[in-house]
Amino acid sequence: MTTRPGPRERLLDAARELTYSQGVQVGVDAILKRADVARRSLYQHFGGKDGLVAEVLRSDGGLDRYRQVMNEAGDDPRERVLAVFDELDVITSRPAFRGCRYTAAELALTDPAHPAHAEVRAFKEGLHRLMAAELTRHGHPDPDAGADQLLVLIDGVLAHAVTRPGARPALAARALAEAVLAAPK
Amino acid sequence: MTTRPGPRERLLDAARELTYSQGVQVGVDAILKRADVARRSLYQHFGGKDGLVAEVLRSDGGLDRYRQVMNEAGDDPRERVLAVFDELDVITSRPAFRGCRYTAAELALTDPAHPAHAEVRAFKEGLHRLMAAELTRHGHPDPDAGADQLLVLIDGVLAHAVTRPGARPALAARALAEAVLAAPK
DNA sequence: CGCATCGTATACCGATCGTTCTATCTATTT
DNA sequence: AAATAGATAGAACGATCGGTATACGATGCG
Repeated sequence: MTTRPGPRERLLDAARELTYSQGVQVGVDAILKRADVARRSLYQHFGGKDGLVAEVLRSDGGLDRYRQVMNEAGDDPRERVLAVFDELDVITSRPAFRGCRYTAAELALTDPAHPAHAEVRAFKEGLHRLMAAELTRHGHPDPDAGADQLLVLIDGVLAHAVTRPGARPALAARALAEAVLAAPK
Repeated sequence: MTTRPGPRERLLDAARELTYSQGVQVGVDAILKRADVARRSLYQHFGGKDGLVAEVLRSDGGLDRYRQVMNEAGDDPRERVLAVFDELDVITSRPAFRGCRYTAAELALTDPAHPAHAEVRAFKEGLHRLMAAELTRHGHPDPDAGADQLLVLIDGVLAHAVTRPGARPALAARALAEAVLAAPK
């Protein structure tokens, strides 16, 4: 018999689900109800809603998922990068898809002092490093600029898929990713 | 001496500014105060906040701005398309830049029944037609797919610029737009 | 045992949300 | 001049917001 996770984990899980499906503007009451946790525990563990939201982003493990997709694609940097876009096509085709959690948070949170902004930035920079590393191994002449292009493609797919579900933007982006990979060595 | 615009125009202007700088979650009170308009006028003209937000998107004239940028670039489809990305570099470099108004609205409004969603979709499809028309004139083998790629690039630039201001994503995307235009004829 | 810690449950706070209402004023129209 | 429509000002509505306070139960450790 498995023991129930503690309030902290339950809060993180509930907040992760609800802030994605309902946006970061979900009420704390909804999160508390979903987590089946006392109101006080939220403020005890995270100091408030802002802290909880930031921790959701920090502990989301988005970078690990990118790493895993690439690792399953083998060793060739080219295949590893293209695998990301194949996976994006799967993700954006799911009915529950609601866009990139980080971009959505960045746009929804007006206050520049919100702790979530730092997590968004950290994620995007980590992703940039991830892609630049692949391009370096691939022999790309300017891995930094190439990674910028890949990030634009990724963000574009995730943003565009929200508004035009039938467009399969990941497939369109995949062809452009091949252009990035085809840069003269 | 110029006469002051009516309450309807003042409401639209105020809502346009505030929903962009503060997000669609701005309070009605803030909009009313900025527009210097009676509370009742809002519900008289737009039926409620949802109607006002939807009308802001509908009357925003975003497509006209794209058209204008392309017209100023001359007749050559290639120059016209690339001019869009040059303009995006300018827009995303402005301090007041806060992302794409339509994408932000789409992500922030959870309720699928919100009237704003239809306006977002109409805008994106209009933009798609705009780009496909240029590619057709340019002799692109698959204008529809090419337009998909351009839209991914545009959405990617607008989304990415919010999180990594120094990255100049429009320049990265411009190079990829050239790849779209270089498709075999 | 005795005590502290953690979690729960619930009541409550002031503030703000979108919306409806009444009342008054002004401009145009008949 | 009278009537009508549109706009203004402001109170008030119930609901919900994030956050705090109080009281009680369970658990762990000395």
